Amino acid sequence: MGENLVIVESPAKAKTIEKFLGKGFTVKSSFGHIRDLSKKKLGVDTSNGFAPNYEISADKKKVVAELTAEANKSSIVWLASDEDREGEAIAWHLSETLKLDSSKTRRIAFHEITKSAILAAIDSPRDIDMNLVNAQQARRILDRLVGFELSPILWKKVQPKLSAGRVQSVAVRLIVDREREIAAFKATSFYKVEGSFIPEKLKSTVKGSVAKKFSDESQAKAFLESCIDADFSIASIETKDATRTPTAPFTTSSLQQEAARKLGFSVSQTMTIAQRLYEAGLITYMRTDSVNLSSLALGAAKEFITKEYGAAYSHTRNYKTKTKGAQEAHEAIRPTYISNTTIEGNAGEKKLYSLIWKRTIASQMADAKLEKTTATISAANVSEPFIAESEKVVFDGFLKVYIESTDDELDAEELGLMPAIKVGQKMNPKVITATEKFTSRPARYTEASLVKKLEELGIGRPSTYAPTISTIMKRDYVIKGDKKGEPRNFNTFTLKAGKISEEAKTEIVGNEKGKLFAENIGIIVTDYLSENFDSILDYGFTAKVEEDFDQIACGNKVWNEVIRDFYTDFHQTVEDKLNDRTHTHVERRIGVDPVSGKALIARIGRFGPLVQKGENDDPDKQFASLAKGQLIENITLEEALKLFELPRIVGSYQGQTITASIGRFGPYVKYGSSFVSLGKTLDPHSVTEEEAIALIEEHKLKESKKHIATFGDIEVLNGRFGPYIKQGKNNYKIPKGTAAESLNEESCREIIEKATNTK
DNA sequence: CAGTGAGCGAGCTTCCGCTTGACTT
Repeated sequence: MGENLVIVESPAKAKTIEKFLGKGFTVKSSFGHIRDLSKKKLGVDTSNGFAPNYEISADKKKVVAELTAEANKSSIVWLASDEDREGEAIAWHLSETLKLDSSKTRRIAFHEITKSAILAAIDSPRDIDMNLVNAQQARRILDRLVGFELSPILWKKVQPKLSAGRVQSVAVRLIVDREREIAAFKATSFYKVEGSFIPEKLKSTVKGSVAKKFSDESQAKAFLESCIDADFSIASIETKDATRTPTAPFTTSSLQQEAARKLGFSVSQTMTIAQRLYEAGLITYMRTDSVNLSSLALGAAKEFITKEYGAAYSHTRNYKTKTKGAQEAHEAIRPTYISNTTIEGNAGEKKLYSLIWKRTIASQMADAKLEKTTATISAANVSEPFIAESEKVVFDGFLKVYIESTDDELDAEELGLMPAIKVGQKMNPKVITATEKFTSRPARYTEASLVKKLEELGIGRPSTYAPTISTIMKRDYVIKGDKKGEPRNFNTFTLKAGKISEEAKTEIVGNEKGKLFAENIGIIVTDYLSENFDSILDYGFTAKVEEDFDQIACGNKVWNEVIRDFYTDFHQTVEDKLNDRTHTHVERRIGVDPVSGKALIARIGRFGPLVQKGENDDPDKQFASLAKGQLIENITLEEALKLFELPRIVGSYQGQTITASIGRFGPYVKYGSSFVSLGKTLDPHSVTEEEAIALIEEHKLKESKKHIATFGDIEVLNGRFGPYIKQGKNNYKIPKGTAAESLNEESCREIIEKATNTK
């Protein structure tokens, strides 16, 4: 006895704190929550005040046993989980599960992991805040009730194994709504006029553009005509000072966005790499919604910047978190040691660390000072002036280390420098063009821009952004993919040497990479839920219940009354829907096959979305699966008919017919019983016999290389993850350090035996 | 693993948020 036990949530944190506290203190980790509602059952007694039934999670039994043993050995147990709703609940669950005596239990919290912060926390312990715990229980129970009552309705009404929830269903809705905005979008065209001018007595050119958009061809042409023989000159020059301020240091969400834009990382990639950096002690905690930096970090940044760039570049700033529902249990994401400009690690780790380092340093640097010059070029009888702009960096400030990226693909062009021009100076037009432009349709979400949107709506938490995205993809509600751009014609008029010429040009528009597309089942589920549970699909639903949770947290509302108010109506609707005996049959009649005269109908079948040729009672009706990216709600007759062209006979190879089609794993060619994937470049509708044969032979060559050795029933093969051993249907890993070529029958059998025994 | 779409029925699926490993053919 006499020992102190401190329990935190993360093992990496435990290690650091143990060093600060030294002798007499043991620091252990709970690895997050240790108890939860039953995994399979509802776990909430809805007829008895919504009493929750908690169970120790299977993977936490060991942790709980260890913590109990430690607690029994200690005279004081310090519950040091995070100081937010979830953290408070973890502390309470610990005190309940470990059966801690209140006289030997202390609740403490610190926002930064520094020795002084921890010692200060130890000096001012408090009791567990039951209001905050109850707010968490309300959150947990509401999510359980919504998830476990809505999902079974979908199993019955739409398809088994589907899921619905407060967060995921709204995330899907965002994507479905956007998909429909895109489908409904009609681009309108206008003309933009730009000109290059040569100032009199100078050699350089000045580029200017007309602010007004001309709504049609005749207006644009009329304007160009007015420019013929016009005497242009500088009407005014204005110079303005401007400043640019650095953005706040990273939160989980902004890190995910910038890592996607600058490094091309997916949301989950960013989190995995950040986790490794955190565990290596290189950065602070990566799941946070706070932009706050510790005083220690502020001091270190100031010292580093002053030493490295000079005092003029230092500007200590404290950022305030604006995000709805932010709980601020941690610091912003920053390097643990500001002076570590680079780290050891793999390429991804180095890049992500560097990004975090730059953003943190920049946030503590001075504003950039700019000088913006705007020159107006006009002429008599020309109705609109040309505006030329330039920008000069007078003092780079934070721009020395970091420039934030934007999602806007059509980012403003780089502004050049303005030559020495004066008011009244004659400007000779070199060329003036009127280009037809189009309004741009809404952009599909990327993983990162979806996270940004969810954060703005206050939906989801830093720890759930990445898992939410993988859930909605796993359910086939949405798919991450690319879309090829399509050609679009546009007109240009060019005024040069006093003559106007017209030219029709083509551009490729709508090319998209790594975007989230709505899938058929996502659309159907969203429509069903919006129709029957509109309040939950409402973008403001989370914000509304969060207000209630806040009221519970400050003691103004009672948690199970809040739940009851919600549940009574909700559950009634659930009951009504379960009993209404309808099944959602979403189908769309696309049109009629001009050859057979049969109807084409798109719907969901047992194996996914399909097109059916012929009515349901037609004994000769045919089926074809929809390709990835084709939607029931907007597939065209032409596209649908094309689906029935497959499988298509391409030719023959070694006396066997080659056919081409699209299967579960994409387009393929087949000869005999062998399949070869067509990859992304070849189309099964158009692949030629020569292409197919070339592919087949290439594939055969690869297959022959796949085989390393055979020992009786054992094979050594080259696989996706390198060489492995195969016996019958089972695969076995080759131990590290063993070369696949060096294996013989005996060593293979040893490996197999070892693997079988350890299972 | 490259097609499929009868009908019945037992048994299963599912939420959000807090945390790491274990494991991959």
